[in-house]
Formats: sequence, structure tokens, C-alpha cells
Amino acid sequence: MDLTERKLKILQAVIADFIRTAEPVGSRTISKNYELGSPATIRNEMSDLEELGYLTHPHTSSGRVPSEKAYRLYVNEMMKKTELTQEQKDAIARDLYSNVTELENLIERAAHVLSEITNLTAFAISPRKEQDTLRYINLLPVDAKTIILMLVAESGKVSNTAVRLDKPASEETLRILAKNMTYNYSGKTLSEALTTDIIKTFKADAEAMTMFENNIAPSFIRTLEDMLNVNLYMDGLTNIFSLPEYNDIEKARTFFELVSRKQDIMQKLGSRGDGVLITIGGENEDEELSDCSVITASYHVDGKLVGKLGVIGPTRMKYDEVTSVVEYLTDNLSKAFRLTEGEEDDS
Amino acid sequence: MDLTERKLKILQAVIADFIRTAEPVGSRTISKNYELGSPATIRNEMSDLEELGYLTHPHTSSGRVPSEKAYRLYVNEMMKKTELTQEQKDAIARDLYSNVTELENLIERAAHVLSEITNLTAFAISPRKEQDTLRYINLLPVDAKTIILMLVAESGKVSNTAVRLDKPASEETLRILAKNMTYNYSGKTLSEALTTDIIKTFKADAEAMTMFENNIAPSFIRTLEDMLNVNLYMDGLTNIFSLPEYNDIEKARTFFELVSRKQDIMQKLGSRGDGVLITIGGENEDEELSDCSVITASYHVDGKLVGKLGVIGPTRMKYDEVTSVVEYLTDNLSKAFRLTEGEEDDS
DNA sequence: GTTAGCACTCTTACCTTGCGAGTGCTAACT
DNA sequence: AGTTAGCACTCGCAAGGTAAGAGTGCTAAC
Repeated sequence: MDLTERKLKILQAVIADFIRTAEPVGSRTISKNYELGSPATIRNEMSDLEELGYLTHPHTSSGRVPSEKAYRLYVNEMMKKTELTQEQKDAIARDLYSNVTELENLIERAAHVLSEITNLTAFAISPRKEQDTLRYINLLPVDAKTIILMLVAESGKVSNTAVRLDKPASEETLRILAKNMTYNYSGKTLSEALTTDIIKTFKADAEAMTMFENNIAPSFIRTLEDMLNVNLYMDGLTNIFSLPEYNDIEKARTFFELVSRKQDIMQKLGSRGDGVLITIGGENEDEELSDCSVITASYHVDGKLVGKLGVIGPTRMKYDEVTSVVEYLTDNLSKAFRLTEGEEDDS
Repeated sequence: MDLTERKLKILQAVIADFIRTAEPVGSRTISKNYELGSPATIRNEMSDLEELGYLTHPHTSSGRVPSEKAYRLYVNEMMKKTELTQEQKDAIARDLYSNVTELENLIERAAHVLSEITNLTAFAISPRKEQDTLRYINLLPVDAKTIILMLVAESGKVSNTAVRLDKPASEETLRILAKNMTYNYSGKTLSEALTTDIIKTFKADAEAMTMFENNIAPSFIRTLEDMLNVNLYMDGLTNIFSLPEYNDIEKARTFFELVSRKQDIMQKLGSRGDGVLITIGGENEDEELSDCSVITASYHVDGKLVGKLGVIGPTRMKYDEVTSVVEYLTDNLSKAFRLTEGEEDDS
């Protein structure tokens, strides 16, 4: 059923007020602040909206509170994207790029900025590296029985470990090994490399094979896994203490227990779809998130690797504002990664 | 003034009871559970103990609570170190070493185990690397205008970054550069390296100098700082919600805000003395920690580098138990690091 | 020096009460 | 038919009052 224009306006007013104050909104308040008719009229309309499932009543005698259905309608139809002003954009960019040396660092920074602006709990996860391929493998002698295993990926990421050997290895052996490994692994994605067995390619050189098998392979696998690893950055956790909905110690506890299970969070958020995605309360598959809203957006590295950032907060959140910021930040990240992947500019 | 034996026993009883229950302890309770006389007698003694500053009174009509002075006395004189049983030790060791691949990982794991056992907020910080020296510097070509800068420290730690160059560099230039850098930096501590200027050593090779100055030096400095960096791992943050002293939302908030300033925490805890160190309430120089107790202990790497781990909790904590666990864990870490630094064992 | 007894204090839980905000309904108005 | 004023009613919340319980401090007897 289509809502009349006035019903829509009233609904919007209730939502706006409730998002601002966290208090149930009464008919008088709406009547005073908006030109939508007398309290009695508003009451009648509100009653209808309640019947339609857009508003609820905490108790008979208190004002109305928007339902999830209302938020959904708001997000889909009524919310006007608040384009950030140039000053806001500049301020964000300044914050984002200040103090940043490594790209990984930029991701962390994005979470920080996001939480500062939205006053919510923000997170950012680094790109999933499944698509990244190996370019280059190197073995460097350090001392007689220590070498360094070094993997260079197409994306530019470098990872290494010190490996201790059973017995000294000649430079020649190391050279052969590295050459063989590079030959066999380069061009393969990290995950493919994990499942590729190259032992058989050593038939010419028993010594190299033994060394690979006994000393290098374990470190190699570990390093690959490390490169694949996705990092989660969270910031603004304590912001929830400012929210009236978390004034209850049990609520706060539940929230903190949820977000401290980083593995879970990473999986839940990482598996969300691309683009800006808003899930409201019960729309979250996760029981534990059923009274939160989550807004995420994805950024891209090299057009393939995908990372995410977003916020977790109460269903009462400034959807418009948060959406704009999240979008602007992911745009910036994507741009930053494109710059360094390809040609560097001279700024 | 010396306390009589009975006063000591009563004090100990009050402390034990209060640590267990978090409730002010009355004279009847003590009288019933310990053979120390009638309630009235206990009351008189308690009154004396209060005058001496060992006990306080939340209100006229409630039981006694130990003062910080009492905890200090308890920790110094009365607490008997509870040696862990072999089973406990085994269980801890099993937990500690499960799932550990890298040493850095072991530190994180130690914080986890510590928080699980003590039900407090635990932390561990990786060793300060001030004493670590550079062994070896390498520059590896990746493609025409990308190289990898790689630093190897005496401790075995390896760190690297991809460096983009203004213009292509010949292998020869890179070789000269790497050789020169190694010659000038090896043997220097990381901090010394940061303050050493080697530009002048390039007088023979203008090209190498320019490249070092324009492209490599910034990355070099960044990488050094990264190697120096100490990591902080915290675990069991949500444990504080189980403590009655943090049932107040403001208390919880303050605590979380404190521990989320990781830089501060790192500095405060990192600068503590060696060995097992217990600071109680106001003994903490930090205002914000003035109603917490902190127990830390240090572990050693290679006899020089020092890392720390410990717990933060209310002044009412099981000092004996926590001390034992903290000690056992640092012993284990020191041992683990000794093993891998020197000769590997074959387990 | 130790203990029993007792008055007193203070906290806590519980109940009552009154107020304010807000609703729902009815009836009058446009 | 839609809108509005009026009014009784509901409910949550804060304030005040009371009773119970735990514990102390003091006095006097053992």
C-alpha cells in the first residue's frame, strides 16, 4: 500500500527526531516542529502508521519509535544522500593521509577517521589476497645455517621469514632452489601456491629437494598464509558508551564480546556484498547483530582485490551521513591503491 | 609499629574474604570462619587496624575493606607464593604453544592464556629492540623501477619494503649501494642507524648517492622505525564486565578508554622495571590507574632484549595466583626465545 | 583481655504517591 | 470526510517513606 504524502512526511519527521534524540517521539513534538497539522491529526496518522508496521509503541503512553521497516523505507526511498561539502572532504582527506607511510597503514587510518566522524564503531579490513599472484621468490644466505625466504607478490607485497637449516647450504644450492621455486610458483595465486607440490621437480638435485622438504616448505607455507591473511582494524569501540541504547551494562558487555571475536567479525563483514550495503537490525543474519545496523562499502585494489570498511551501530544511526562518509573513504582508498599500484604521481 | 599476630591473622582474613567476595567484611563473618575470637574481639582489633590505616569503612555501618597499605603488606609479607601444580603448568604450556608458528605469535598467545587464567585484562609487549643491531642490508631488483629494501638484524628479525625509484637503477648501482649501506650500518643498533648519516660516504658515486638520498633513505628510516617498534597485545578486555567494581557504566567506560590508547599503555607498561613488579592503586604514577593494580613481569631474548607481560585489574585481585602465572609465563617465553635464538632443539 | 548485649547508623529494597508525557476516543467544527 | 479540541486514561519515573538487615561502637560484666 502506498503511503499518503503526509504519512510519509510524518514518518520522516519521527525518524529524524528519533535519530537525533533517541527518545520516543510524541504527536505534539511533530505538530510543533513541522507544519503537518494538529497533534490530534498527527496522532491519527501515527496510529495508521503503526498499524502498517512503520512505528511501534514502547508502552501505551509513550511516543512512537520507528520500526526496522521504517528505517528500511527511509534508507531506500526517503534518504537524500548528503553530499559532503568540500571542506568536509578536505578535512577527511587531511586526516586520512596524515601520518601514513604504508598502505596497510592507510586502511587502519580509514577506520580511525570513520569512527571519529560518525561517533560509531568503525572497522576496515585489508583486501582479500586470494587473487594476488607470486612474482618472485628469493633465498638469501644470512649465515652458515640461516637463510631468508622472501616472497614478492604481483601486488608489490613482500613477505619473508628467517629459516634455520639442518646443515649449511651452498650458495649454489640456494640459487637452484630459488630458481626452481620461482619457475614453479610465479604467476600462481597465493592459494594455488599453497596446494601445489613441487617436490617432484627436484629429481635432478637430491640435496635441494631434501632441503626444500625439510626446512623450507614449512616456512614457505606459513609465509604464504601470512600473505593471504586479511587484517582487521577497529576503532571507536568506546564510542558506544555515549549511546543511550548501550547505557545498560549488559548491552555494552554483549557488544564488546561480539567485537572482540575478531575472527568472527572479519568473516561476517568480509563476506558482505560489494558496494555500499546497509543492513538494519534483524536484516543481519547474525542473531547478535539483530539490534544493530551495519553499513559497509568496499574498495578495490588493482580492480580485483577487495577490502571493506564500515561501521556498526544502533539501528538509530545517521544513515545519510554515514553512507556519504563511508563512500567517500572507500573512493579515496581505491584511488590511493591505484596510484601506488600503477604509476606513482609526484605529489 | 608491629602488628600482633592476631591482628595480622585478622587482616589476612579480611583481605582473603574481600578478594573473594568484593563485599565489605564484617566481624561476625571472620569470627565464624576463623578461630580468632568473638565478633566483639574482632571488632576491637579491626578498629585498631583501621586506626593504623590497614582497613577502611565505606560507611559507619558496613564491614571493613582493606586499604592499599593492607594489600601492600599482604603482597610483601603475608602472601605465600602458590607454586603452580604440574598439571596447571602443563595445561598452561599446552595452551601457550598450541597454534604457534612465529615467536611474535607466542607473545600474543601469552596474553591470551594469561587473561583466560586470571579472568583479568592481560597484555604482552614484544621486546624493545633498541639493542638489536643490523647485520645485513640488501637491495633486490623487482622490476625496472621497483626494488626491495631488506634489513636483517642480528636477532634474526627481517624487515623489508618495496621502494619505487624515480628512474631505473642498474644492478651495479644497487650492488654498490647495498654494499656501502651494509658496510656503514652493520653492527650499529637500530637507533644508532637512525641517526647516522652516510651520504658523505658516496663521494665516489654520485648516482648511488642521489638514489640513496631521494628514494631509499625515507624507506630505510621507515623500515628501521618499524623494526624498532614494539607491539602490544591485549586480551580479556571484556573480563572486566564480570567484576562488580566495574558494574558502573562510567567506570567501565573509563577503563576502556584507558586501554584503547595503546600508545600510552605501551609506554606506561614498557617503562616498568624488570622482574615481577606489583603496583597497587595509588602506587601507580598514573592517575587513571589509581584504582587498579598492575602486575608485570619481564622476559628476555638473548639476555638483552626485554619484553613484558602482565595484567591490569582491580586492587582486589588474587595477587598470589596472578604472580605465579605471570612468572611461569615469562619463564616460558624467555626459554622459548633462547631456544630459537641459539641452537634449535629437535622437538 | 575477652565477650555479651544493646542502641545506633546506614544501606537497600520495597511500596506509595504524584507528576508529566502521551495516547485514544468522542464530539464538534470546517 | 477530514481536522481539531477536549478529556479521561495509561504508564513510566522520580521522590518520599518505611521496614529489614547488616554491622558497628560502646558499656558492663566475665
